[in-house]
Amino acid sequence: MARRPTLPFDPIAEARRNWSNADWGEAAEGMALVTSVMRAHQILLARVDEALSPFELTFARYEALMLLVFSSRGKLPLGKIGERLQVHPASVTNVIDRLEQHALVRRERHPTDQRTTLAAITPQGRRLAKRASEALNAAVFSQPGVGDGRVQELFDGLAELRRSAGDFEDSTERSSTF
Amino acid sequence: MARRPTLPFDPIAEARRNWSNADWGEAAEGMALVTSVMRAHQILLARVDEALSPFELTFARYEALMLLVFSSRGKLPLGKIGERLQVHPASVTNVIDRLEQHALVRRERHPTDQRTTLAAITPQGRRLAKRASEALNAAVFSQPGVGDGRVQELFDGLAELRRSAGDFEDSTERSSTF
DNA sequence: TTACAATAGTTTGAAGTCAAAGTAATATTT
DNA sequence: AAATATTACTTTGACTTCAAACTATTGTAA
Repeated sequence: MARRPTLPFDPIAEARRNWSNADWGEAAEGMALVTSVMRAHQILLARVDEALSPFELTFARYEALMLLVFSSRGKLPLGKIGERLQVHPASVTNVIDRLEQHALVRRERHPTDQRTTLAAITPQGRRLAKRASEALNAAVFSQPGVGDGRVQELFDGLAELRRSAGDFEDSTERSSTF
Repeated sequence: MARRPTLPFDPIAEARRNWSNADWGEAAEGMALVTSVMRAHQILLARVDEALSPFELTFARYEALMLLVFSSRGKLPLGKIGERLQVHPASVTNVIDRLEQHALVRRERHPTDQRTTLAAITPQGRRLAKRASEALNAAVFSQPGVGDGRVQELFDGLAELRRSAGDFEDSTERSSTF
């Protein structure tokens, strides 16, 4: 992520003012929120990828690995991976290709359905996932960039956004992303 | 964005439980927040790109255009665009290439510094930026997916995250992203 | 004045995203 | 049983991101 001089003002708050001055005041708050999420994503992705780079992993690959770590048998159909990570089938193909190239995952035939490809984590993949998780916990997850009080508040707010997008139906909690 | 059946539970809340059960409890909240931001970004980017697609724009191109709309002379050095949008110089080159291909922007020489390329918005670019903004206001910014009360709360929380990442120094507000 | 450092942007390569189209296999309908 | 629809994944192409290296220009130090 490109580094730059720290600005003395909040650029998104000022953009919100520009929006209001352009007679789009009603949408200004929403614009500022959307832009904030985009920027927060950029910041966190850069931090996560930096923490993962010693393991030659990216966040996309790491997420796929962790899905397999937490799966009961250490293997899942590619379609299920795409469903859980909410990415396009072509993206799953791409990520599993690369994990396979690094011997962290192996593709297997489905026992009864030849349309279906299973991704199975390897012992090496499991070990790397564990070490990468510990690095991520230390470098990012234990200090996500907001105070303790804010973490739950932000999570709840973003959960509302995810629910309204149809990610899930209720706050009763069962199975998992990973 | 791939559509999928709505889950009856919150996948990220469940991942947080997995994290706690794996003895990474201290980092579980941060992990859930980071993953929430990633997913919120995905949702919002898909909605924004869908609203922009009739104009043959993407969010990256749209942001660059709006930066020029709000600039005082309708033109900026590419380095300044990268600084404000907080993207890599190569990304700016790429986005300006495409805006140029669509005749929405023109590259110009700097009057006194031959290292510097200026991006100047065209009349056609201005018109499209306005129409695209109106479409975005209607489709996304006026209904970002959380209730009115939550918008400011989320904005404030994400501002804390951006500040801690060095985006800006204080909450006194001056100039702008765009 | 010259040599060196820094800046601005471009090019190349890698990574991951999605849309569309294609291939192969399975499920359903007739 | 055969035809048709659907599913699962892959391939291709477009888009955007960043890292590293490169080229050209300007600024600074000696």
